[in-house]
Amino acid sequence: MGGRTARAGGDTRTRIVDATAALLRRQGYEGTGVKQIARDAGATLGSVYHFFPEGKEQLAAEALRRDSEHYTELLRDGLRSSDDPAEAVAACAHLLADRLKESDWLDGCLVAATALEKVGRSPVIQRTWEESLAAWQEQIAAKLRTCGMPARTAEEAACTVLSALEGAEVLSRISSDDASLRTAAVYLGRLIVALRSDG
Amino acid sequence: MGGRTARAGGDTRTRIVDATAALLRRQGYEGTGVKQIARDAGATLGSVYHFFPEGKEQLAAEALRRDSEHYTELLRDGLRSSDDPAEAVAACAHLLADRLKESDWLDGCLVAATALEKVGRSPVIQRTWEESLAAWQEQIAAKLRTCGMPARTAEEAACTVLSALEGAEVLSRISSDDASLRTAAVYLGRLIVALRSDG
DNA sequence: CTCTGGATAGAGCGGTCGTTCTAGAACTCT
DNA sequence: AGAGTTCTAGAACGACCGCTCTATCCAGAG
Repeated sequence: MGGRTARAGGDTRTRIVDATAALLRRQGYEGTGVKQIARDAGATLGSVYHFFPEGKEQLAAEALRRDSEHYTELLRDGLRSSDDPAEAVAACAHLLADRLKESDWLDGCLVAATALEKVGRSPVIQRTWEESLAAWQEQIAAKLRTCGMPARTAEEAACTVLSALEGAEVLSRISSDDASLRTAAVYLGRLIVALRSDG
Repeated sequence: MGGRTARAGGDTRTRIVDATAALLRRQGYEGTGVKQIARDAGATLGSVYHFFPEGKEQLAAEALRRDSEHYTELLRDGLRSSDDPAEAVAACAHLLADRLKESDWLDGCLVAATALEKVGRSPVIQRTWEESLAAWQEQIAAKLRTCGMPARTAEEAACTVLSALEGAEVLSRISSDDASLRTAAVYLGRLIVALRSDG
């Protein structure tokens, strides 16, 4: 058998992390088995534990970091799409809706998918969640500050925007309907407009 | 009829549903075992499958229905606390924050906790999610209409409020900090005020 | 009393879980 | 060429999974 000459899709380690991320997104932490990860990645159990000696938690933590970058890029693209922060935030919601719809409501945010079953029982993973959320919130807050919103207000509004985006994604997945995310786009936009006009 | 020996806490069937709800909230669907449910409920596996012959999914569906009622009551209490819809919605967020904090960030919304791992793979449970969300949204929308908000706007704003509450709860659980929910209280209030003033 | 049927009790089924372990293949360095 | 390292390969382990099954218990009906 072929040995280590990296199969299609990059080196083994990368394929394992990618497969982990994809599976965790769709079926959560407890619902995903290490053997299934190996199978999907086209690797063997031996390889998995060779690259990730700390096991499933390390695997999940790395997948979370990788996925976090994807969302950071999505937010960056959405936020850049308009000079108006209200429109920019709405664009982010629409990008999330597009992505979710394309995957038949399967691929949601990895943070949300893993958080609710592992919260409080894995310090390693906990840190990756917090880092991801902090980065995303700061991205949004920075955009809000560009229209002169006070730093404190921008930070808090960004927190609420993030909450609404995460929640709307959950609602959209449950009902197999992008309405929640599209609606959030509109009303978060209105919220930002309102905050701008009365400081 | 009726399990006659009924230990402390009501009849066996009720205890099983309660234990299921409590465990699902804390560790999700896949992370919760039927034997653990039986143990926590002070029942035996035989009793569990006697009352819930369709197994774990039926168990989860019933727990979801029970939990949904609790949230409906919480929303009702919050919404009744003020004539001003903006203040009423904020009160709901604070009630959620209080409840979450009391349980050391463990007891969140059962819908969110189970949705992300079972979405698209259990029609029975899917229906309970949708019914819960629809009921909660309508509760909030009804309150918004009391200040003359158009029905369509009220419905959409209620959807966004619900998204933000669910999302803020997730964020609060992750960071073991009620700031997200308290912030959502303030900014959802501002959103409603803004919607009222420009229709 | 016996009979009945809901409820309780838990051993046991086949299967999967995360993980460990040994063996060997492929490549580098000397 | 030989030694050493890295990576692949998958059998095997004990624990636990959801679920089935038989046996027993017990209140009320006759």
